[in-house]
Amino acid sequence: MPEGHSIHRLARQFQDVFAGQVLEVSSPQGRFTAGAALLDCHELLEATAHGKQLFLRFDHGVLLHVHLGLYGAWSFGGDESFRGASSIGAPRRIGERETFSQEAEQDAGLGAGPGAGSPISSYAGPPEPVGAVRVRLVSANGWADLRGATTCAAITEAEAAAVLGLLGPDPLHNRPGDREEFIRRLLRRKTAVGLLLMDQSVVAGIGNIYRAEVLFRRRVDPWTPGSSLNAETAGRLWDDTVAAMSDGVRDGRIVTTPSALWSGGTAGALDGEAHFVYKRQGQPCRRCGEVVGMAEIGARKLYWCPGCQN
DNA sequence: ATATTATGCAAAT
DNA sequence: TTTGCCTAATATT
Repeated sequence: MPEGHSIHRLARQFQDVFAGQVLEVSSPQGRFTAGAALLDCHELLEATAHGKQLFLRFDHGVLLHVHLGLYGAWSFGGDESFRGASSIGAPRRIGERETFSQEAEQDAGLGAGPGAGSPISSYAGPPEPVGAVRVRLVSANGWADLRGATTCAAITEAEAAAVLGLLGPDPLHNRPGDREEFIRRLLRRKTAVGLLLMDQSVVAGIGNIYRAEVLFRRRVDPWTPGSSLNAETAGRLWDDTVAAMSDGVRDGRIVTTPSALWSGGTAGALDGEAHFVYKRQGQPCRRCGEVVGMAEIGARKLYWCPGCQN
């Protein structure tokens, strides 16, 4: 269940362990057989992320486009060199499903695994697929399995450009002009800012946790219409989103309660102290003591502090 | 052990 | 507006 920070970590992981290598691509589950055939035996040039979209670009102009949706997940495994190159390391991170197989080390060096004899694999090979593996990538040193994704497609550069064209700026890129573009897209809509932050065409990568936490940190009432915000407030929302999500990329989990923002706590180190308002409805606000509220808005649960955010 | 829930989105209705 | 995705952490029995 990833927000943008997880996808950027995954892009970095694919870049680190697979870029520059020819990959075997298959669909053990069978639902992506045709797409896998289009990508099989080609070199991965680069892996990139924009918001929650992941793109793996291959050497013949075809891309693998993946969106994990609510419960999609990648898992990885491989030999020692593969592990050494991985930026997603064991033990697995709390709150994310970027799992790194503990079995991989055992598989390596056993000699006669299921994948032995494959033209590319030089290690014992990936394990038998467990569950519904939509797509499996295999290099000489490791493998990656995708399960449960909403989107998994082999697309052209033009189709990838079309996907990107529907998205707002990504705080994790924070490119020149992105901040101003975010402000423009926020202020021209009458929709509640709590909904706009979840709108991927306004800003790409924010999910339900960052939505709630960033609005709390900036003391913005989620029901304020975008058009009622001033540019300064909107700009500071962008800046804090950049900061919070960058922390998420670094930590591999969402912790929005650093000690600098919360003198009474332990910097989110303890379970249950990682957030200010997310899933804390009915409990006292960590900042003002008011009871944290929750409401369903746009089919998702919105959490906020009525005392701080008005 | 079993049930519920969810960091999301698109397709179907 | 509802369903599918078919995972995996958390809650409940």
